[in-house]
Order: sequence, then structure tokens, then C-alpha cells
Amino acid sequence: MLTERQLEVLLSVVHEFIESGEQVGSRTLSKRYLKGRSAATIRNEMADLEEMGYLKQPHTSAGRIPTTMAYRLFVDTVLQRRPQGGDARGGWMSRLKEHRDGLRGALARASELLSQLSNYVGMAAVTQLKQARLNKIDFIRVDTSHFLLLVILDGGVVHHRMVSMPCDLSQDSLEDLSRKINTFAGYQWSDVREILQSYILQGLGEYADSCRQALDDLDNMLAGEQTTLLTGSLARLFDVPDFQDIGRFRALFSILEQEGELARLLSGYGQKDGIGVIIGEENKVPELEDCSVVLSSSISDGTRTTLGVIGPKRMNYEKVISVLDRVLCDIDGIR
Amino acid sequence: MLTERQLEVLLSVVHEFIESGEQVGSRTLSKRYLKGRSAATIRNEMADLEEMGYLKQPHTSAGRIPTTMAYRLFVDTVLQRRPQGGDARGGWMSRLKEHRDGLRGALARASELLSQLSNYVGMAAVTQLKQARLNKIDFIRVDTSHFLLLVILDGGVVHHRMVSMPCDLSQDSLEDLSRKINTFAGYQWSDVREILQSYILQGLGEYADSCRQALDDLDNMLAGEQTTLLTGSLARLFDVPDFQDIGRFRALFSILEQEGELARLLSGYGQKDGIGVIIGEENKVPELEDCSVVLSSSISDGTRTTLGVIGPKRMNYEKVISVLDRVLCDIDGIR
DNA sequence: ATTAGCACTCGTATTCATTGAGTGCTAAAC
DNA sequence: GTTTAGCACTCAATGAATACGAGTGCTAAT
Repeated sequence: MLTERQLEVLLSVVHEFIESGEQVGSRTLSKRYLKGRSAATIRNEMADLEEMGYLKQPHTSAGRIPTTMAYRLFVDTVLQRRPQGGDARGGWMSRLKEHRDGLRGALARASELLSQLSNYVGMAAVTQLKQARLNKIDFIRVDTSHFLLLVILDGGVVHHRMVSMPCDLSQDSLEDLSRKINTFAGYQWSDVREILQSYILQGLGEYADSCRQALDDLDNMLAGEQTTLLTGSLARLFDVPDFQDIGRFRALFSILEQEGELARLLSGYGQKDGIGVIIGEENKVPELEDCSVVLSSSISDGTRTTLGVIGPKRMNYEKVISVLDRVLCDIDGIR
Repeated sequence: MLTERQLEVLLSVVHEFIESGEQVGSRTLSKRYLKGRSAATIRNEMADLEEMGYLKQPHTSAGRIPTTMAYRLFVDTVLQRRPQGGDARGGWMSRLKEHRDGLRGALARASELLSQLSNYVGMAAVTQLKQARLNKIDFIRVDTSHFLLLVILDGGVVHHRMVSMPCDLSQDSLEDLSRKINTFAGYQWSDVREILQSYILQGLGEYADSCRQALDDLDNMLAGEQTTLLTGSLARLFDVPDFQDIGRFRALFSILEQEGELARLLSGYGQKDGIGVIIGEENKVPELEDCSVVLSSSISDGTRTTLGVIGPKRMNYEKVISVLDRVLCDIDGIR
């Protein structure tokens, strides 16, 4: 186990490294954090900490930098000390609320806001859990061979999809159909799906194929853990010193561009409510080994809202966590 | 004017520079392009071309690189020699067509396709011209205080927007309203807008404000030259040697991330049908001074479809142009 | 147990000479 | 007159040699 002072030294190293980005030497530590002790004393502690796996040297006779273990300890400490309950929260709410362009708009703004406040990459996602409930379904005839299939779920998520039909259906018959289906508003989507399926088998005869296809498409969009995901401005990454190196930037970027990857990331870790931090190699995705991900999610109405920030391992965790707390709270206020 | 041989030298320099990315010397040229002539002869020609503004030296006594003027000449030559008419075109069509998720899906796939084929950044946009015609409008009641405003335009573009209402309107009254408005299907949106405006002033009394706001929002989305724009995978840029430099990458990236900027770019230059190439500083946006943009657009039904590729100034214009020709043709086939 | 002192390590910055691709010019060749 | 060979010159890039300095580990004194 770590002694009191070892802990103090360790946290100081992490703190200093997060600030400066440069390897931390014993002298700096003695001057800035542990004024009572001399550099030599701290050197000894650091040597021990290195042996235990908390610190490492980029090369012999250089300062120490934290390992993932050290970050882990640091973050856990921060999380424990985090002010529980909502005192000074919100404050950006108004700015979010005044736009009334639905959940998607709010998410877009939230991810942008996260990017701004944290200076890293913000993201916001809504995941439809399996229990998502139908609010309304509608078929809107567009022309002789197309109609628009529109699904609104409880929680305000809207999906639409153009469906082409080999035959002409009148708007009336479509309305008739939607009226029938809408009697199931409030049911879980999975149930509604079953019902539609049997409708198709019975009623539609030769058009069954098209319908089934459309239904499958839609199902893919909704069922399981399909997420709507938005990332805020990536341009900020250019200002983060850790990503000046083109290789790292590239690694992160390639992940961010594949929505699928990112969605998997979220669903993998965001199972629980509250804040989660994934540091460097703790991450399953190798491209993210130099990054940390902070996630915060809350569940209601069969919808999980997840906010997250992706940044370098040496990100300012305190700040990011508090920002996430607040913005999530604001988003919740909207729904 | 340029002599025959000067032109030959100039085009060779551009060609070689596009391939190698390095300054072109007289010896290389003599060996690879103009075998008859010696290096010294070519040196003289190059000195003349430099005086005329077609070539420049990065520093004294180095090889020459093309100026924007030279690229211009080169591109114009390529465009003239371009095989007119559609012989071997298409071929990706099928892959595009088999997905029936509407215009937006096709655009997304097209921009991705362009990225893949060109190895630069592809983009695809649909611009609603002022004469866009309404196909259908619909109001769908979601709960006591919200309804979804849905607008479908001729050409298959769908816009929707959640509107919150201070009062509860029944679905019936909404349907009544939409029925009224839909009598104007086929009218230009600008006219429909006028009509709605007067509706609001007359009929809705105290709710006028909310409605007007929603109408304005929607108008912003539709009117003028609002475009739906998608860019293909940016990750490819990392493989382009010209963008290894983080500064240039950043400049380009910051533009790509702001949809607004890009949309302006398109609308500014894509006025005419056919292919347009904007080289380096010809571009009004300073961030794009090291890039070239190739655009290709076609108009039908009050909708302009524009495909484009953004890459370095020394991009492979021949290839990009032919790829654009083909993909645009495919997209047109879809609508 | 702590600290001061000192020799040692190793990355970084600086300087300086070398190299080589490429030019411009001149004079000879065609 | 045009073309070409020859030569001196320029300048970025490369790499070796050097100095610098931040930081360590160890030992001996407190």
C-alpha cells in the first residue's frame, strides 16, 4: 500500500504533469508541492513509486511521468471528492432551451458546448433502449410510388425513411393504416414491430416484400442500441499540445469519423448511470490508447442520454467532470 | 504568347510536380519528358516561363514549381481534352441505387465514393433553388404541447422540425390545416410562405408568435440557397503528403467543419452547370489558398445537385474530373 | 530518516562543414 | 541563330561535434 506521503507525491506528479505536459522532476515537486521536503527525499519516494508501477521515466535520468495506474488513482480521488448534489449547476440551460428544434438540436448544441467548455472533443448521444415506446407512426404519400414512413418515439426522437412502393396507395388508405397502428401508441417498439410483422404477412399480399424491407431498415435504426450521435468541433484538437503529433491526431480522428466505432464505445461503457472515466489503454480500442474518455449518462423513458468528452490522457479531469455534470443536468431539464 | 515548346515544358513541369511533389529541375525534364533537348535548353525556356509568371523557384538555384497560372493552364487543357459524351460512365450506379434511403442517403454514399475514388475529400450537396416546389406539408401532433412540422419538397428533400405550442391543438384541427395548405402543392415555396404568413396573421390569434417563429426557422432552412451537405471521409487527408504539415491540415479542416463556409463556397461557384475548378488563391476563402476545389453540378426540378472534391493544389486533376463526371451521372440517374 | 553534494546520463539545441541538386552565364558547336 | 557543354555559384538539407541543462542515483554527513 501507499503511505500518506507517497500518495501525496503521486497525486502531485499527476497534477503537475497534467498542467505542464512535461516530465516532472523532484526539484519542481519540492518547490511547488511539498515545500517541507527536499528534492532528495522526494527522489527516493519517486524511485519507490516507479518500482510499484505508478511512475515511469521516458528515458534514464529524466523526470517522471504518470502511468495509467497513476491516472486511475488520481481520477478516482477526484471522483470521490466531487461535490455531490446540485448546487451551482446549470447556467447554460437557458441557452440550450431557447432553441426549440427538438432533441437532436439540443444534442448538437450540447456537444458543441462541451467542446467549448472543455477544449476537447465533446459528444452527445441518445440511445434508444429496447424498451423505447412508440409515440406515433405516420405514412405520408409523396407520389405514386413513394411514401414517407415517419416514426416518433417517446422522448422526442424522430426517424423518417422514404419507402418506394410498387403500387399506388391512396393517402386515405395510408391514413387508415396509420390510424390502426397508432392505437398501439405507448407500446414498446419491439411489440409494435411484432404486430406490424403479422399485418404484413396477412394483409398486403404482393407488396409484403417492400414493406418488410422497410420495416427491417427501420428496425435497424431503432432496435438494439442504435444511437444518434453528434460530436462537437474537432478543430479544438489542434490546440491541444498532445495532438500536435500527426500520428496521434490521426489515430483519434479515424475513430471519431466512424460513428459506428464511437457508438460501440458508448454502449460498451455507458451501461451504468453517472460518470465513468476510461483512461488510455483501459480502452478496448487500440487507437484510443493515448486518450481518455469521460462519459456521463442518465436514463429515463427507455432512452439513455450520454454525454462524453474525449481528450488526451493528461486532460483536466476535474474541469471536464464538472462540466459534464452540469451539461447533463441541463439536457435532462429539457426533456 | 507561349511557343509550342514553352507550353510543352510548362505542362511537363506541372505534370511532374503533381506526380512527385518536388521541385522540378531541368535535367529531370530533359530525361523524362523532352528527350530531344538538353537540360541547358530547357533551362532557358524555364527562365523565360518564370519571367512570364508561370513558374517560380522556392529559393534561388532550386528547381521550379508551378504557379497558380500554370495550374490554370494545365487544368484548362485537361478540361478541353476531356472525352465528351458518356461512353464508359457509371458503373457505380448500381451500388448507389440499391439503397433506397432517399436522396440524402445517396448523397452520403456519393460523397464517400468520391473520397474513396479520388483519395481526397469528397462532398455532395443538394441546393434548393428559390423555385423549389412544395410537394407536401404535414403537421403531426406529438403531445399536448408539441407538434412536428414536416415539409417535403419536390425532388425528395425532407425537412422536419419540432414546434412547441402554448396550447393544445387536436390532430383533427392540424389535419384540417395541413389539408388546406396542401392544396398549394406544386407551388413554389416562396409563394406558399406568403400564404402561410397571411394565415398566421389572420387566424391564429395569440399563437401567432410561435407559428411565425417556426415558419421563420423553416424558411431559413429552405429559402435562399440552403444546402444539405455531406463530406466524405476526411481521414484520407492524412495520406496526402501535402497535408502532413499540421498547419495546412488545420486550415483545410477548419473550413470543412463549418458547413456554412462550405455551403457558401458551393453556392458562389456552382452557378453554372458542368465542371468548375478553383485553384489555390483563386478561391475567396483564404484558408483554401493551398487547396483546389473541383465542382460539378447539374440542375433539375428547382434543385441543384453539386458534387465536389477538395484536395491539394497539386491534385490529380485528370482523375478527379473523370471521377466527378461519372458519379454525377450516376446520381442524376437516381432522381 | 533526511538532506547536501557530486558524478553521471541523456535529450535538446547550436554550430559548422559537407554534400548535392540545380541554376545562370559564357563560350564553343551546330 | 539556336543549341549545348562546361563551370562557378547558391542554398537547403544532412550529419557530426559540441555545449548545455535538467534530472537522477548514490554516498556521506547531519
